[in-house]
Amino acid sequence: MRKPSPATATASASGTPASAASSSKTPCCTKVGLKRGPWTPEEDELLADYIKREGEGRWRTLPKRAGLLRCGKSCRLRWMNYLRPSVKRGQIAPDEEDLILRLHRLLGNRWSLIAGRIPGRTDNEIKNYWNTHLSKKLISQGIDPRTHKPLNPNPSSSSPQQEPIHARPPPPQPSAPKLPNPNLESAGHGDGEENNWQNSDGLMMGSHGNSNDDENMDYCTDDVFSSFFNSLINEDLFVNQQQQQLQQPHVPTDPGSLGYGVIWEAALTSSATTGFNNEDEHKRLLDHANKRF
DNA sequence: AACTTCATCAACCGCGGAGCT
DNA sequence: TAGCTCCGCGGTTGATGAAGT
Repeated sequence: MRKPSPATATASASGTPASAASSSKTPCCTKVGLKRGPWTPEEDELLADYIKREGEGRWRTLPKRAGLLRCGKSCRLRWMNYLRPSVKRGQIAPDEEDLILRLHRLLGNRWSLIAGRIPGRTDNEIKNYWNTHLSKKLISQGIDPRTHKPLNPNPSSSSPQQEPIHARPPPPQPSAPKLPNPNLESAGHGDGEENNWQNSDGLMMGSHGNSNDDENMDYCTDDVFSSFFNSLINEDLFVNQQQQQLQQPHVPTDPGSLGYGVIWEAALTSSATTGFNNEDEHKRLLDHANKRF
């Protein structure tokens, strides 16, 4: 908002020497002669026109085909975060902020997942908003923005059960499984929002085209999963679950060892509202959740 | 007015997963 | 199966303007 459109000259081009580092993984970005830094209106027009004509995808070769001196990554980023027609610009509304907070409490720094549930918002935007606004806001409220737990828990309660059970551990957590990324709405197929339905919470649900990924999930449909997900978003239920978890004696003491499986497991274990009452059902739903996230 | 510090956010970087050969 | 390429993600950087001194 502050910078309506970065149409300024390329200038210093963020001059990190890293760009010169040899990396066979991203050769397109190391080629000399490619432009970097802020996009000009002319470049924006070239990119937008091309994608309107030819569609998204094939990012690596897109710049050449579109007549741009950019790497594919840069083009993709510009399109996804700025040029896409569905991108909503402007202030994050209070209800969006509330949704981000709740989703982050559930998902951690899974920005693309969070963005996929908030129409018109990009992962980059949400990530920035979190880092500049929400994390500070939580800290000012005495809440750890990573765990959503009080920063200074009552020292008298020495119980390790106060440790977060649902929050994602900090990035370098080798034991936290990197869950498959379904990339449901945020990328890959344009404006996915059109195919989603929106519940009363403003949450984008459903519309995962690849619903045949688990034959064993016949009975556990996306609707069921969405309901389950919704139930997790629900504030009251979540608080309930936390309270129940705190009473469970077997809660691991090392939050760093917690993966999302534990999160879902804990939610499932404590959630009587989902209607899954035996272990098999729990396991199946958990598998489904892990596939989704 | 000049300078410094802070806040914001677009863009870059490196990594890992998926798909293909 | 191994190697390669492409894509997408999350973390980080740096340019810019605002606010403070």
